[in-house]
Amino acid sequence: MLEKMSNSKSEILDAAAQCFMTLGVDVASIDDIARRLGATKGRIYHHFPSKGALLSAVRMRAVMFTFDAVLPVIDDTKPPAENFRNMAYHHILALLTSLPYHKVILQQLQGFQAKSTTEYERGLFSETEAERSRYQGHFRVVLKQGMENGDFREQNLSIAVSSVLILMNAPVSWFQPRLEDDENTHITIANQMADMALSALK
Amino acid sequence: MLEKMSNSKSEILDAAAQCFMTLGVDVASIDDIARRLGATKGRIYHHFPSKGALLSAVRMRAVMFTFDAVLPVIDDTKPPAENFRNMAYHHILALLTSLPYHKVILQQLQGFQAKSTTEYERGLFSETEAERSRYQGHFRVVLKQGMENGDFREQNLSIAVSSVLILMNAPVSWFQPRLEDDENTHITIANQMADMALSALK
DNA sequence: AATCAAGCATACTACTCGGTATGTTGTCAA
DNA sequence: TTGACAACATACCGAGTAGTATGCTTGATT
Repeated sequence: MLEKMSNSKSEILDAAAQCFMTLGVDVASIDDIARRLGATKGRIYHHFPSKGALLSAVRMRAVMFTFDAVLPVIDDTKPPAENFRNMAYHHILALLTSLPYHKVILQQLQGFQAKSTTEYERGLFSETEAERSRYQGHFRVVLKQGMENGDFREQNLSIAVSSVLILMNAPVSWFQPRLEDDENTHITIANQMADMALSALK
Repeated sequence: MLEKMSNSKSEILDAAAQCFMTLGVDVASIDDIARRLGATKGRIYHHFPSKGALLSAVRMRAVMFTFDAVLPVIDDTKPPAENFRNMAYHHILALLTSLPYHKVILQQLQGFQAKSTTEYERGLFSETEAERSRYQGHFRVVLKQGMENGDFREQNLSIAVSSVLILMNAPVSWFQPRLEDDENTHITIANQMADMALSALK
């Protein structure tokens, strides 16, 4: 799951996520990312074959962050409502601690397959989409169980899964890290948003 | 509210919204938009001074669509929960009938103030942001009333407003128009999402 | 009929950016 | 000591794009 990666490569990903977040994926140039690193393009192209590949690496890492945070707390023996609330809480906590990465993912709803991307890059892109889909699958299962046992209101499952995930990702849009950014801030937000997501399903 | 506009100019906005939606705001070029119109850049630059101004016009129109749909149904004499449910329902209906425009707005969370935009364009941009903020204000009022009278659960107001609006905008991310796209499809979705938004607050 | 401007099209420029080809430096094994 | 390779930096190219300057056509006005 966690692919081993050189320290330098990891630094590049962080810088890329920051630039993609602040400038936008398309506007941020490779030179911008290099400048933030105090380096030049050479360093980046030594580790990544193209801008699209770099972007896909950032996206993949974003998915992994939430995956690693949520997978361990899934417990199908618990009632669906309680299980979901746990998953949502840890999902949101993970968001807040790796914000730039998730901002990158949520920038591109689906509009990057367009215009002069190579076959190789489209492959990378659909790999991240597949991981994202696998991740959503875990929530889908819990929602289904919850609707069947009565924890959750009956409604269109696909719509409910997509929408509640968007709701849980909402902090990515409005949260901005402050200096007084202690652990409690994150916990408070995660609790409020988890409550909101839970009650949205009831 | 509804600014009068030549037919040609309105066509340009539609084409721009489509291109911005499918290709992304930054990737879509003026030539792309012109090509979709069966025209050339000349036509576009005759009506809009720059790409940024065109984009702002699209954004402004998106806000107006929801504004015109929701303002008439606001009724503060009703209980907040019922009032909100009406507002949400008409908001979502408006979304679905002018989808490309709203996809454009939700693409740029806030990342466009960056990199070589003129002062004039930043002015246009913040005007649309101001309208957007005014629009949110109406929802803020209702949520506040609802929390005070007990219709809604007590929680951080700003977070609740932002998050519930993101939830209501969720269809923009996953809805794709079909051929069998009758009025009922929209109504069904609007009802489900309005229910979801309402219960998210309770 | 002559004028004129609105509403475009055409041709061109300046510039940015992704990508590549090549040079440079440190490190480490043989 | 010397190759050899990793890890970059430097210099450059070509494609695409926002914006401009100018030309053309058509309908309305005088």
